[in-house]
Amino acid sequence: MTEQADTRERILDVAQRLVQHRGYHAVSYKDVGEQLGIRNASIHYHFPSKADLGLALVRRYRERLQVTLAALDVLSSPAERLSRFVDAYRDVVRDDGRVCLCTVLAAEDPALPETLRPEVRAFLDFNERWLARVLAEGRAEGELRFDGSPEAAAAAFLATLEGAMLLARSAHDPARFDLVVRHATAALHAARFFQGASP
Amino acid sequence: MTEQADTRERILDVAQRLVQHRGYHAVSYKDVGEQLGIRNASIHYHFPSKADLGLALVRRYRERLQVTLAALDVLSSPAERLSRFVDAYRDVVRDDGRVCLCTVLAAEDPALPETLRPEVRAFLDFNERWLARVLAEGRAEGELRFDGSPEAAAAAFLATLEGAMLLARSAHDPARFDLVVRHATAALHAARFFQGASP
DNA sequence: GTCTATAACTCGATAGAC
DNA sequence: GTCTATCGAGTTATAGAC
Repeated sequence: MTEQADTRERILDVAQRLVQHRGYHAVSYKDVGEQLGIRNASIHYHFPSKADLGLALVRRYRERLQVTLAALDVLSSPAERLSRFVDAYRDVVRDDGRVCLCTVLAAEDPALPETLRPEVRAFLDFNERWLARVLAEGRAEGELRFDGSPEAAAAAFLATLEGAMLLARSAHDPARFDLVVRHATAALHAARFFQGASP
Repeated sequence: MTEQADTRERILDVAQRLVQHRGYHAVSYKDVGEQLGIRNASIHYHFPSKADLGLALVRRYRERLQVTLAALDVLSSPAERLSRFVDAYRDVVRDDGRVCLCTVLAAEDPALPETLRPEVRAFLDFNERWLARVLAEGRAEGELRFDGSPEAAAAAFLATLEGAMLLARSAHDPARFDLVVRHATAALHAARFFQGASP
Protein backbone atom coordinates (compact mmCIF):
# COMPACT_ATOMS: atom_id res chain seq x y z
CA MET A 1 0.00 0.00 0.00
CA THR A 2 2.84 2.36 0.83
CA GLU A 3 4.44 1.18 -2.41
CA GLN A 4 1.29 2.05 -4.32
CA ALA A 5 0.99 5.50 -2.87
CA ASP A 6 4.67 6.09 -3.53
CA THR A 7 4.44 5.07 -7.18
CA ARG A 8 1.35 7.17 -7.63
CA GLU A 9 3.13 10.22 -6.30
CA ARG A 10 6.21 9.55 -8.41
CA ILE A 11 4.01 9.27 -11.50
CA LEU A 12 2.52 12.66 -10.66
CA ASP A 13 5.97 14.14 -10.06
CA VAL A 14 7.27 13.04 -13.44
CA ALA A 15 4.06 13.87 -15.29
CA GLN A 16 3.97 17.35 -13.77
CA ARG A 17 7.51 18.13 -14.88
CA LEU A 18 6.81 16.87 -18.38
CA VAL A 19 3.55 18.79 -18.77
CA GLN A 20 5.13 21.98 -17.44
CA HIS A 21 7.79 21.45 -20.07
CA ARG A 22 5.83 20.36 -23.14
CA GLY A 23 2.13 20.83 -22.48
CA TYR A 24 -0.62 18.26 -21.97
CA HIS A 25 -0.92 16.89 -25.50
CA ALA A 26 2.79 16.43 -26.06
CA VAL A 27 3.17 14.12 -23.04
CA SER A 28 2.32 10.41 -23.28
CA TYR A 29 1.98 7.57 -20.79
CA LYS A 30 5.06 6.08 -22.41
CA ASP A 31 7.08 9.25 -21.74
CA VAL A 32 6.12 9.18 -18.07
CA GLY A 33 6.77 5.45 -17.71
CA GLU A 34 10.22 5.58 -19.26
CA GLN A 35 11.49 8.03 -16.64
CA LEU A 36 10.24 5.69 -13.89
CA GLY A 37 11.33 2.40 -15.43
CA ILE A 38 7.78 1.08 -15.77
CA ARG A 39 5.43 0.35 -18.68
CA ASN A 40 2.59 2.56 -19.80
CA ALA A 41 0.08 -0.15 -18.81
CA SER A 42 1.22 0.21 -15.20
CA ILE A 43 0.32 3.88 -15.21
CA HIS A 44 -3.19 3.01 -16.36
CA TYR A 45 -3.54 1.02 -13.13
CA HIS A 46 -3.05 4.21 -11.09
CA PHE A 47 -4.78 6.57 -13.52
CA PRO A 48 -7.31 4.76 -15.77
CA SER A 49 -7.52 7.59 -18.29
CA LYS A 50 -5.27 10.51 -19.17
CA ALA A 51 -8.01 12.87 -18.04
CA ASP A 52 -7.79 11.24 -14.59
CA LEU A 53 -4.05 11.83 -14.52
CA GLY A 54 -4.48 15.45 -15.60
CA LEU A 55 -7.14 16.02 -12.98
CA ALA A 56 -4.97 14.62 -10.19
CA LEU A 57 -2.11 16.77 -11.45
CA VAL A 58 -3.98 20.06 -11.27
CA ARG A 59 -5.66 19.25 -7.95
CA ARG A 60 -2.41 18.36 -6.24
CA TYR A 61 -0.82 21.47 -7.72
CA ARG A 62 -3.56 23.67 -6.31
CA GLU A 63 -3.58 21.97 -2.92
CA ARG A 64 0.14 22.50 -2.58
CA LEU A 65 -0.13 26.18 -3.41
CA GLN A 66 -2.99 26.53 -0.95
CA VAL A 67 -0.76 25.12 1.78
CA THR A 68 2.07 27.45 0.79
CA LEU A 69 -0.12 30.53 0.76
CA ALA A 70 -1.87 29.60 4.00
CA ALA A 71 1.58 29.55 5.60
CA LEU A 72 2.21 33.05 4.27
CA ASP A 73 -0.99 34.39 5.81
CA VAL A 74 0.62 34.41 9.25
CA LEU A 75 2.98 37.14 8.06
CA SER A 76 1.79 40.54 9.17
CA SER A 77 3.18 42.49 6.23
CA PRO A 78 1.19 42.33 2.95
CA ALA A 79 4.29 43.43 1.01
CA GLU A 80 6.22 40.56 2.51
CA ARG A 81 3.45 38.10 1.62
CA LEU A 82 3.45 39.40 -1.94
CA SER A 83 7.20 38.97 -2.16
CA ARG A 84 6.97 35.37 -0.96
CA PHE A 85 4.19 34.70 -3.45
CA VAL A 86 6.51 35.78 -6.24
CA ASP A 87 9.26 33.59 -4.78
CA ALA A 88 6.98 30.57 -5.08
CA TYR A 89 6.54 31.25 -8.78
CA ARG A 90 10.22 31.93 -9.27
CA ASP A 91 11.03 28.49 -7.86
CA VAL A 92 9.05 26.96 -10.73
CA VAL A 93 10.93 28.87 -13.40
CA ARG A 94 14.39 28.59 -11.93
CA ASP A 95 15.73 25.09 -12.48
CA ASP A 96 15.00 24.45 -16.15
CA GLY A 97 12.50 25.13 -18.92
CA ARG A 98 9.40 24.79 -16.77
CA VAL A 99 6.55 27.23 -16.31
CA CYS A 100 3.50 27.20 -14.05
CA LEU A 101 1.44 24.05 -14.73
CA CYS A 102 -1.77 26.00 -15.10
CA THR A 103 -0.23 28.56 -17.45
CA VAL A 104 0.63 25.75 -19.84
CA LEU A 105 -2.77 24.15 -19.45
CA ALA A 106 -4.56 27.48 -19.89
CA ALA A 107 -2.83 27.88 -23.25
CA GLU A 108 -4.36 24.56 -24.38
CA ASP A 109 -7.66 25.15 -22.61
CA PRO A 110 -10.18 24.51 -25.41
CA ALA A 111 -8.37 21.28 -26.30
CA LEU A 112 -8.34 19.90 -22.75
CA PRO A 113 -10.72 17.21 -21.45
CA GLU A 114 -13.89 18.85 -20.14
CA THR A 115 -13.19 17.70 -16.59
CA LEU A 116 -9.86 19.52 -16.51
CA ARG A 117 -10.87 22.97 -17.58
CA PRO A 118 -12.84 23.95 -14.44
CA GLU A 119 -9.87 22.86 -12.32
CA VAL A 120 -7.46 25.09 -14.22
CA ARG A 121 -9.87 27.94 -13.86
CA ALA A 122 -10.25 27.26 -10.14
CA PHE A 123 -6.48 27.39 -9.68
CA LEU A 124 -6.23 30.74 -11.40
CA ASP A 125 -9.23 32.10 -9.51
CA PHE A 126 -7.72 31.05 -6.22
CA ASN A 127 -4.54 32.93 -7.05
CA GLU A 128 -6.48 36.04 -7.99
CA ARG A 129 -8.55 36.02 -4.82
CA TRP A 130 -5.52 35.54 -2.61
CA LEU A 131 -3.68 38.35 -4.37
CA ALA A 132 -6.68 40.67 -4.23
CA ARG A 133 -6.91 40.23 -0.48
CA VAL A 134 -3.19 40.89 0.04
CA LEU A 135 -3.26 43.95 -2.21
CA ALA A 136 -6.35 45.34 -0.49
CA GLU A 137 -4.74 44.95 2.94
CA GLY A 138 -1.48 46.41 1.71
CA ARG A 139 -3.18 49.51 0.38
CA ALA A 140 -5.27 49.93 3.51
CA GLU A 141 -2.11 49.84 5.61
CA GLY A 142 -0.29 52.26 3.30
CA GLU A 143 2.36 49.69 2.40
CA LEU A 144 1.20 49.20 -1.18
CA ARG A 145 -0.23 51.62 -3.73
CA PHE A 146 -2.29 51.10 -6.84
CA ASP A 147 -5.27 52.61 -8.64
CA GLY A 148 -8.55 50.84 -9.25
CA SER A 149 -9.99 47.79 -7.54
CA PRO A 150 -7.85 45.18 -5.78
CA GLU A 151 -9.45 42.60 -8.08
CA ALA A 152 -8.21 44.37 -11.21
CA ALA A 153 -4.76 44.88 -9.73
CA ALA A 154 -4.63 41.22 -8.70
CA ALA A 155 -5.67 39.98 -12.14
CA ALA A 156 -3.09 42.24 -13.77
CA PHE A 157 -0.33 41.09 -11.44
CA LEU A 158 -1.10 37.41 -12.01
CA ALA A 159 -1.29 37.97 -15.77
CA THR A 160 2.13 39.62 -15.63
CA LEU A 161 3.60 36.67 -13.74
CA GLU A 162 2.22 34.15 -16.21
CA GLY A 163 3.35 36.09 -19.23
CA ALA A 164 6.79 36.66 -17.71
CA MET A 165 7.33 32.92 -17.38
CA LEU A 166 6.53 32.38 -21.06
CA LEU A 167 8.71 35.28 -22.21
CA ALA A 168 11.64 34.19 -20.08
CA ARG A 169 11.53 30.61 -21.30
CA SER A 170 11.14 31.54 -24.95
CA ALA A 171 14.15 33.85 -24.65
CA HIS A 172 16.14 31.16 -22.80
CA ASP A 173 16.76 33.87 -20.23
CA PRO A 174 15.50 33.14 -16.70
CA ALA A 175 16.67 36.60 -15.64
CA ARG A 176 13.95 38.13 -17.78
CA PHE A 177 11.40 36.73 -15.34
CA ASP A 178 13.06 38.67 -12.53
CA LEU A 179 13.33 41.79 -14.66
CA VAL A 180 9.59 41.83 -15.29
CA VAL A 181 8.58 40.78 -11.81
CA ARG A 182 10.80 43.34 -10.13
CA HIS A 183 9.25 46.00 -12.33
CA ALA A 184 5.71 44.90 -11.49
CA THR A 185 6.46 44.63 -7.79
CA ALA A 186 8.20 48.00 -7.59
CA ALA A 187 5.17 49.65 -9.17
CA LEU A 188 3.04 48.42 -6.27
CA HIS A 189 5.19 49.97 -3.58
CA ALA A 190 4.30 53.36 -2.26
CA ALA A 191 7.91 54.54 -2.46
CA ARG A 192 7.53 54.54 -6.23
CA PHE A 193 5.59 57.79 -6.09
CA PHE A 194 8.51 59.68 -4.58
CA GLN A 195 11.10 58.07 -6.87
CA GLY A 196 8.89 58.51 -9.91
CA ALA A 197 8.21 62.17 -9.23
CA SER A 198 11.68 63.20 -10.39
CA PRO A 199 12.16 62.52 -14.10
CA MET B 1 -1.32 29.80 -59.82
CA THR B 2 -3.83 32.19 -58.30
CA GLU B 3 -5.78 29.14 -57.19
CA GLN B 4 -2.69 27.71 -55.56
CA ALA B 5 -1.82 30.87 -53.73
CA ASP B 6 -5.41 31.20 -52.61
CA THR B 7 -5.57 27.68 -51.23
CA ARG B 8 -2.26 28.16 -49.50
CA GLU B 9 -3.54 31.29 -47.78
CA ARG B 10 -6.80 29.64 -46.83
CA ILE B 11 -4.91 26.73 -45.30
CA LEU B 12 -2.90 29.22 -43.25
CA ASP B 13 -6.09 31.05 -42.22
CA VAL B 14 -7.74 27.88 -40.94
CA ALA B 15 -4.59 26.50 -39.36
CA GLN B 16 -3.94 29.76 -37.54
CA ARG B 17 -7.41 29.82 -36.02
CA LEU B 18 -7.13 26.21 -34.93
CA VAL B 19 -3.68 26.60 -33.38
CA GLN B 20 -4.74 29.77 -31.56
CA HIS B 21 -7.61 27.73 -30.21
CA ARG B 22 -6.03 24.39 -29.31
CA GLY B 23 -2.27 24.71 -29.59
CA TYR B 24 0.15 23.21 -32.08
CA HIS B 25 0.03 19.56 -31.06
CA ALA B 26 -3.75 19.32 -30.85
CA VAL B 27 -4.22 20.38 -34.49
CA SER B 28 -3.88 17.86 -37.32
CA TYR B 29 -3.77 18.10 -41.11
CA LYS B 30 -7.12 16.34 -41.12
CA ASP B 31 -8.65 19.04 -38.89
CA VAL B 32 -7.46 21.77 -41.23
CA GLY B 33 -8.57 19.94 -44.37
CA GLU B 34 -12.06 19.26 -43.09
CA GLN B 35 -12.79 22.97 -42.68
CA LEU B 36 -11.68 23.55 -46.27
CA GLY B 37 -13.32 20.53 -47.85
CA ILE B 38 -10.02 19.00 -48.93
CA ARG B 39 -8.02 15.93 -47.88
CA ASN B 40 -4.99 15.98 -45.64
CA ALA B 41 -2.79 14.80 -48.54
CA SER B 42 -3.60 18.02 -50.39
CA ILE B 43 -2.20 20.07 -47.55
CA HIS B 44 1.06 18.18 -47.76
CA TYR B 45 1.36 19.48 -51.32
CA HIS B 46 1.44 23.06 -50.01
CA PHE B 47 3.30 22.33 -46.77
CA PRO B 48 5.39 19.13 -46.97
CA SER B 49 5.79 18.79 -43.21
CA LYS B 50 3.91 20.14 -40.22
CA ALA B 51 7.00 22.09 -39.23
CA ASP B 52 6.81 23.86 -42.60
CA LEU B 53 3.22 24.79 -41.93
CA GLY B 54 4.03 26.04 -38.46
CA LEU B 55 6.93 28.10 -39.77
CA ALA B 56 4.79 29.75 -42.45
CA LEU B 57 2.16 30.42 -39.80
CA VAL B 58 4.45 32.28 -37.42
CA ARG B 59 6.24 34.19 -40.18
CA ARG B 60 3.03 35.44 -41.73
CA TYR B 61 1.76 36.36 -38.27
CA ARG B 62 4.84 38.43 -37.56
CA GLU B 63 4.87 40.09 -40.96
CA ARG B 64 1.27 41.17 -40.53
CA LEU B 65 1.95 42.68 -37.15
CA GLN B 66 5.00 44.47 -38.54
CA VAL B 67 2.78 46.06 -41.18
CA THR B 68 0.21 47.03 -38.56
CA LEU B 69 2.77 48.58 -36.25
CA ALA B 70 4.58 50.35 -39.08
CA ALA B 71 1.27 52.03 -39.88
CA LEU B 72 1.03 53.16 -36.26
CA ASP B 73 4.46 54.76 -36.32
CA VAL B 74 3.09 57.69 -38.32
CA LEU B 75 1.02 58.70 -35.29
CA SER B 76 2.71 61.46 -33.36
CA SER B 77 1.40 60.49 -29.94
CA PRO B 78 3.14 57.55 -28.20
CA ALA B 79 0.10 57.08 -25.95
CA GLU B 80 -2.09 56.79 -29.01
CA ARG B 81 0.28 54.25 -30.57
CA LEU B 82 0.21 52.23 -27.37
CA SER B 83 -3.57 52.29 -27.36
CA ARG B 84 -3.74 51.05 -30.95
CA PHE B 85 -1.24 48.31 -30.13
CA VAL B 86 -3.56 47.06 -27.41
CA ASP B 87 -6.48 47.25 -29.86
CA ALA B 88 -4.63 44.90 -32.22
CA TYR B 89 -4.35 42.34 -29.44
CA ARG B 90 -7.93 42.85 -28.37
CA ASP B 91 -9.09 41.99 -31.89
CA VAL B 92 -7.52 38.56 -31.47
CA VAL B 93 -9.31 37.85 -28.22
CA ARG B 94 -12.68 39.28 -29.13
CA ASP B 95 -14.49 36.93 -31.50
CA ASP B 96 -14.07 33.55 -29.80
CA GLY B 97 -11.69 31.48 -27.70
CA ARG B 98 -8.54 32.54 -29.47
CA VAL B 99 -5.37 33.98 -28.01
CA CYS B 100 -2.21 35.34 -29.61
CA LEU B 101 -0.62 32.66 -31.81
CA CYS B 102 2.78 33.09 -30.24
CA THR B 103 1.44 32.99 -26.70
CA VAL B 104 0.05 29.54 -27.41
CA LEU B 105 3.25 28.43 -29.12
CA ALA B 106 5.41 29.85 -26.34
CA ALA B 107 3.53 27.66 -23.88
CA GLU B 108 4.54 24.56 -25.89
CA ASP B 109 7.99 25.90 -26.71
CA PRO B 110 10.22 22.97 -25.67
CA ALA B 111 7.95 20.57 -27.57
CA LEU B 112 7.96 22.54 -30.83
CA PRO B 113 10.05 21.64 -33.90
CA GLU B 114 13.48 23.22 -33.60
CA THR B 115 12.88 25.43 -36.63
CA LEU B 116 9.83 27.04 -35.02
CA ARG B 117 11.23 28.13 -31.70
CA PRO B 118 13.50 30.92 -32.98
CA GLU B 119 10.56 32.33 -34.95
CA VAL B 120 8.34 32.51 -31.87
CA ARG B 121 11.14 34.17 -29.99
CA ALA B 122 11.66 36.66 -32.83
CA PHE B 123 7.98 37.60 -32.77
CA LEU B 124 8.05 38.29 -29.05
CA ASP B 125 11.33 40.21 -29.32
CA PHE B 126 9.92 42.37 -32.07
CA ASN B 127 6.95 43.26 -29.87
CA GLU B 128 9.20 44.12 -26.97
CA ARG B 129 11.47 46.34 -29.04
CA TRP B 130 8.54 48.22 -30.59
CA LEU B 131 6.97 48.74 -27.18
CA ALA B 132 10.25 49.84 -25.61
CA ARG B 133 10.66 52.52 -28.26
CA VAL B 134 7.10 53.81 -27.83
CA LEU B 135 7.42 53.85 -24.05
CA ALA B 136 10.76 55.64 -24.18
CA GLU B 137 9.36 58.33 -26.48
CA GLY B 138 6.24 58.66 -24.39
CA ARG B 139 8.21 59.25 -21.23
CA ALA B 140 10.54 61.68 -22.94
CA GLU B 141 7.55 63.70 -24.09
CA GLY B 142 5.92 63.57 -20.68
CA GLU B 143 2.91 61.67 -21.98
CA LEU B 144 3.75 58.40 -20.27
CA ARG B 145 5.29 57.68 -16.89
CA PHE B 146 7.09 54.63 -15.50
CA ASP B 147 10.11 53.73 -13.41
CA GLY B 148 13.07 51.73 -14.64
CA SER B 149 14.21 51.06 -18.17
CA PRO B 150 11.88 51.17 -21.18
CA GLU B 151 12.98 47.59 -21.91
CA ALA B 152 11.79 46.36 -18.52
CA ALA B 153 8.52 48.28 -18.81
CA ALA B 154 7.99 46.90 -22.33
CA ALA B 155 8.65 43.31 -21.27
CA ALA B 156 6.28 43.73 -18.33
CA PHE B 157 3.55 45.23 -20.49
CA LEU B 158 3.81 42.48 -23.10
CA ALA B 159 3.82 39.82 -20.37
CA THR B 160 0.66 41.36 -18.93
CA LEU B 161 -1.06 41.28 -22.33
CA GLU B 162 -0.18 37.63 -22.89
CA GLY B 163 -1.24 36.57 -19.44
CA ALA B 164 -4.47 38.56 -19.69
CA MET B 165 -5.48 36.63 -22.81
CA LEU B 166 -4.97 33.32 -21.05
CA LEU B 167 -6.82 34.43 -17.91
CA ALA B 168 -9.75 35.84 -19.88
CA ARG B 169 -10.19 32.72 -21.97
CA SER B 170 -9.91 30.35 -19.03
CA ALA B 171 -12.57 32.36 -17.19
CA HIS B 172 -14.77 32.49 -20.31
CA ASP B 173 -14.86 36.21 -19.70
CA PRO B 174 -13.48 38.37 -22.52
CA ALA B 175 -14.13 41.44 -20.36
CA ARG B 176 -11.36 40.32 -18.04
CA PHE B 177 -8.87 41.07 -20.79
CA ASP B 178 -10.07 44.66 -20.86
CA LEU B 179 -10.07 44.90 -17.08
CA VAL B 180 -6.41 43.93 -16.90
CA VAL B 181 -5.32 45.91 -19.94
CA ARG B 182 -7.07 49.07 -18.79
CA HIS B 183 -5.34 48.72 -15.44
CA ALA B 184 -1.92 48.26 -17.06
CA THR B 185 -2.46 51.13 -19.50
CA ALA B 186 -3.75 53.54 -16.86
CA ALA B 187 -0.64 52.90 -14.78
CA LEU B 188 1.51 54.17 -17.66
CA HIS B 189 -0.28 57.49 -17.95
CA ALA B 190 1.10 60.47 -16.14
CA ALA B 191 -2.39 61.47 -14.93
CA ARG B 192 -2.27 58.46 -12.67
CA PHE B 193 -0.06 60.28 -10.24
CA PHE B 194 -2.70 62.88 -9.50
CA GLN B 195 -5.55 60.39 -9.31
CA GLY B 196 -3.49 58.01 -7.20
CA ALA B 197 -2.53 60.65 -4.67
CA SER B 198 -5.98 60.61 -3.07
CA PRO B 199 -6.75 57.28 -1.38
C1' DG C 1 -3.50 20.40 -57.40
C1' DT C 2 -6.37 17.18 -55.50
C1' DC C 3 -7.60 12.66 -55.05
C1' DT C 4 -7.42 7.48 -53.07
C1' DA C 5 -4.84 4.36 -50.71
C1' DT C 6 -1.67 3.09 -47.59
C1' DA C 7 2.72 2.88 -45.04
C1' DA C 8 4.81 3.52 -40.61
C1' DC C 9 4.27 5.04 -36.35
C1' DT C 10 2.35 6.58 -31.82
C1' DC C 11 -1.38 7.13 -28.90
C1' DG C 12 -4.73 5.85 -25.10
C1' DA C 13 -6.64 1.94 -23.37
C1' DT C 14 -7.81 -3.16 -22.21
C1' DA C 15 -7.17 -8.28 -21.27
C1' DG C 16 -5.09 -11.53 -18.86
C1' DA C 17 -0.75 -13.92 -16.99
C1' DC C 18 2.14 -13.62 -13.03
C1' DG D 1 0.96 -3.89 -9.06
C1' DT D 2 3.49 -4.71 -12.93
C1' DC D 3 4.11 -7.24 -16.82
C1' DT D 4 3.36 -8.77 -22.09
C1' DA D 5 0.52 -8.48 -25.81
C1' DT D 6 -2.64 -6.37 -28.49
C1' DC D 7 -6.59 -3.54 -30.21
C1' DG D 8 -8.46 0.42 -32.53
C1' DA D 9 -7.97 4.94 -33.60
C1' DG D 10 -5.35 8.83 -34.93
C1' DT D 11 -1.05 10.93 -36.72
C1' DT D 12 2.45 12.49 -40.24
C1' DA D 13 3.80 11.47 -44.54
C1' DT D 14 4.35 9.22 -49.28
C1' DA D 15 3.06 6.93 -53.85
C1' DG D 16 0.71 7.16 -57.73
C1' DA D 17 -3.81 7.82 -60.43
C1' DC D 18 -6.44 11.52 -62.40
